[in-house]
Amino acid sequence: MPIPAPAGPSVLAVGPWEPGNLRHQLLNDEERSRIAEIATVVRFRKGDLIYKRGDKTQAAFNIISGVVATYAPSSNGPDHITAFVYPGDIFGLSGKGRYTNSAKAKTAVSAYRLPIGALRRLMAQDANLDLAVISKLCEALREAQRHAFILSKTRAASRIAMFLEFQERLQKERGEPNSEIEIPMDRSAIAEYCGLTLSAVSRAFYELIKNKTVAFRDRHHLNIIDRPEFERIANTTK
Amino acid sequence: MPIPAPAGPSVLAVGPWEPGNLRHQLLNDEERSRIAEIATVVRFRKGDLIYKRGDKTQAAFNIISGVVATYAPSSNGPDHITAFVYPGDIFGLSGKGRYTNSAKAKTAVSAYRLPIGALRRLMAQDANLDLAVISKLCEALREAQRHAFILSKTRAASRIAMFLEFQERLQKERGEPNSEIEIPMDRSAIAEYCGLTLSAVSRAFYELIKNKTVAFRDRHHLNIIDRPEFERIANTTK
DNA sequence: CGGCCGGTTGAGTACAATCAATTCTGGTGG
DNA sequence: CCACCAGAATTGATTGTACTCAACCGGCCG
Repeated sequence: MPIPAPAGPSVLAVGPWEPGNLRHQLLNDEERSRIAEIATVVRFRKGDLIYKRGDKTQAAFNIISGVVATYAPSSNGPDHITAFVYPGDIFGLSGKGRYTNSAKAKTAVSAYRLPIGALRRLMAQDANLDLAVISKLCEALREAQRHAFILSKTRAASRIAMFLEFQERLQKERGEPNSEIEIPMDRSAIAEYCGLTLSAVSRAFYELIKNKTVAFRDRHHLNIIDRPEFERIANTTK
Repeated sequence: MPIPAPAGPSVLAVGPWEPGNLRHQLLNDEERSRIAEIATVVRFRKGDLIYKRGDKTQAAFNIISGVVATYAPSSNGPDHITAFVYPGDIFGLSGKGRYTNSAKAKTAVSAYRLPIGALRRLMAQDANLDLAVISKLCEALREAQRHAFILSKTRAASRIAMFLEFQERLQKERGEPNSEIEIPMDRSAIAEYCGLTLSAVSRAFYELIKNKTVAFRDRHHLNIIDRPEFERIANTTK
């Protein structure tokens, strides 16, 4: 159980100012219950489109379980995954009036649905919510910069290794002590996030397996066998 | 004159909630003058290191004129440019106690230097400053995502075209009606930002010039000649 | 003049994209 | 329980493009 039984909406972050490696709850119990009053629980199946870029913004979402991907439109070709969103995260807040991204469930997802009107009224009353928003924005910013960093690598194996490092760190922040890395999304989602083709992702994984750097238990679970080599690949210049 | 004569620190953003294409001042006159009281004006020469990752955080900066680049450390190889910072932007706020990025002047730069202690005291008093911070964070987030998008392209010419589009939009937001795009930084900075080698940048520019898509007046000024072709290249899938 | 810095050009190599099979997997219905 | 199916993932062969390393150019400054 990554997240304890939800006692209402849960906003987690490592916090931009306090150091430390664990995410903590940014809202106090009263705030959580007040938000809970305006929230409803919704469920999505794997693959469901939660909202589309350009749709009228009606609600933000706070994930209880599952993984969501946000997409930026490539004005021409297929969309591009900008972020994976996990339990304790918020999505759907960007922009005014219209969503600026699309969001799609990558696994089965349950989430709190927060109508923005009510949410804004709450925020106006509670200065602490500002801090929560700032914290989440800082976190999102760090992630976007890390994403850009992943994409700056040319070798596919480096991008994949960095991506795995990133997933591992997220798990640690969630407080899962497991040495095994879980990869909830499928290969094509990894490909979109890492700016690679499906084939390239597959070959990159094969490369890591071949030289005994990582070992898969199944398609969604792996262990790092040779940590130094793994780091070396992740940190390869270019 | 991109920015009117500074009457004190100036924080500009397009705003995450209000639509519109022009950046506006996020602080009122009283706030600006209060911040001005704690600020000193500093100048840097092109190439100066303003602060280094890991240094103790002593001050944030608000650019008056010039361009600064922020760098993320590539644990191994050379650093990587995460963002270009322009007049009206703030940098140096990230992290607590220590800078998480390095910052280097890409042109001659003048800036307000804001000691963080005094700045934090001001922020505690003024709720509107929170909003300013949130606005800037949203803007930084959008830029980081755009950056990731640029890096997701494989063709060098696409990356460069997107980068130029981005520079053009920044100019429009600053209210410069000029059809000519100005590129204040040098080729190697573009290379670092776009995740390319210097050679690849050079060849990509040559490609755009060769088929009459853009034309340079000099190394730092260009016009887009064939807009449809330019967009086509920028939006090339992959 | 000579050196340096920013930038361009050239030849060869490495690596990912592409397109096209082929295999693996998980789920469904008989 | 098994046969089947569709989607996910791997593999193969070829091509394109960016990297590497290196030589070269042009302006600027001492």
